[in-house]
Amino acid sequence: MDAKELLKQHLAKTVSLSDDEFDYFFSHFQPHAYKKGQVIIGAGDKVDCEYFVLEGCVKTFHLTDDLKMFILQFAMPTWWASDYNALYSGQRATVSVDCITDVELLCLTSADREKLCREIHAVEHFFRWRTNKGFVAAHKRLLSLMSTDAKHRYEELLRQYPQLYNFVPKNQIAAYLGVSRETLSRLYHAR
Amino acid sequence: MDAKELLKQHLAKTVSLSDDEFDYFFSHFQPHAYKKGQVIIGAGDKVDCEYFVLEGCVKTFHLTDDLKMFILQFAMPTWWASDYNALYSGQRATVSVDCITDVELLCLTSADREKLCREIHAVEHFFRWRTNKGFVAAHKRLLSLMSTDAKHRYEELLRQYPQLYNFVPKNQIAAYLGVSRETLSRLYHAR
DNA sequence: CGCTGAATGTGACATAGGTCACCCGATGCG
DNA sequence: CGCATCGGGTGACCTATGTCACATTCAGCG
Repeated sequence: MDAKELLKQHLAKTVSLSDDEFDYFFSHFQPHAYKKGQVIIGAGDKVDCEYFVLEGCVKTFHLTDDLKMFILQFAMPTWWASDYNALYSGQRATVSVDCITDVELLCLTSADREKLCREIHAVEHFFRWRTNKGFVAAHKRLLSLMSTDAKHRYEELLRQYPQLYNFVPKNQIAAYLGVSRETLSRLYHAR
Repeated sequence: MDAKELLKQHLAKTVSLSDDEFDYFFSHFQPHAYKKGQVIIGAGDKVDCEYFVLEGCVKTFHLTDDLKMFILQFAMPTWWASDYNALYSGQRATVSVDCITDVELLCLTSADREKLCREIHAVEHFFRWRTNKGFVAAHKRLLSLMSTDAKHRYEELLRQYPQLYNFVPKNQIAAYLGVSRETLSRLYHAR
């Protein structure tokens, strides 16, 4: 499926746009391709885009001062990624985005997003619901982090994204679960 | 300040509505008063409202099967609270809301929220931004939970909400930080 | 081929935090 | 008044997980 069709079907799950409206909407997106390992947003960058993943997988993560990595999200096709704090507040990035595999994505500037939201009510509706879902998902993850142990979270992750295990290095899975690489290794070798 | 003025000023931080529009918007809210300890949303309830806090403090929390409590949010005046997962998905509540103090709030049904969002573009814009902020805050908290220890999170909380310490029982502060009551006690008595 | 550097497994040990048991003091209520 | 209840503090001990050190495997590459 090409980029345009993928985005169109993604929108159609939440709102219905006329073909003209969608064409106009789509015209604001810039396609980009990245290689595995490339950095899309690095710590300290000015952030003015968000990204819609077409192909491959990116991760959004934070590096602490002592260089420990914590992963907020793995973004697969039809997922969105950016440092939303930086994007909305204008501050410099504290959350980075890079490529776990070769990646194709569409880039939308924040200015264009706001323009489209102003011009097309249905677009604003779409972005409201997208963020709603993210908000609910983040709260679920907060509860999961607080209330269950690493093993449980690990099984949860496997259930939700079995594919991840094929291509995401284990140290990154660990950084998503909030445990050390060693602990993760012990978990799924049934200690 | 009365309810209407408080909500009006809250909206005005994000969007500008005409007086007529705001009056119409406001007419969909139901005022309610609750006593300290009262339950607004209980586990298993059908959820069709969200709440705008005018006075007092509510908490949103989850109880695990073995009755451990984990607090997602303390909502003070001008904050919103509900079980957003249940509200958006139509499922039964897994997140409860109850009153830490006597509380006054405004209640908005999900049906009315969606109606208002359809009818007034600026209202949809407002709710998009409200959720944006919540989404970013949730991600910050995720990182804080994953990357820092209980003492650090405790100090963070104190900095952000010094008032909380005056009236929220310590076991609930602990349930917010994701540690046991005993550990919290040891933390701020410098162990 | 053999070298190098990821990614991964695993043992030994350290430690944050949980759990349990018990205490105290304030508050409310029959 | 006397008792129960609740919030809170603290000691003893337990456990999950982090940390460090080292071994192994495998892919890419000169």
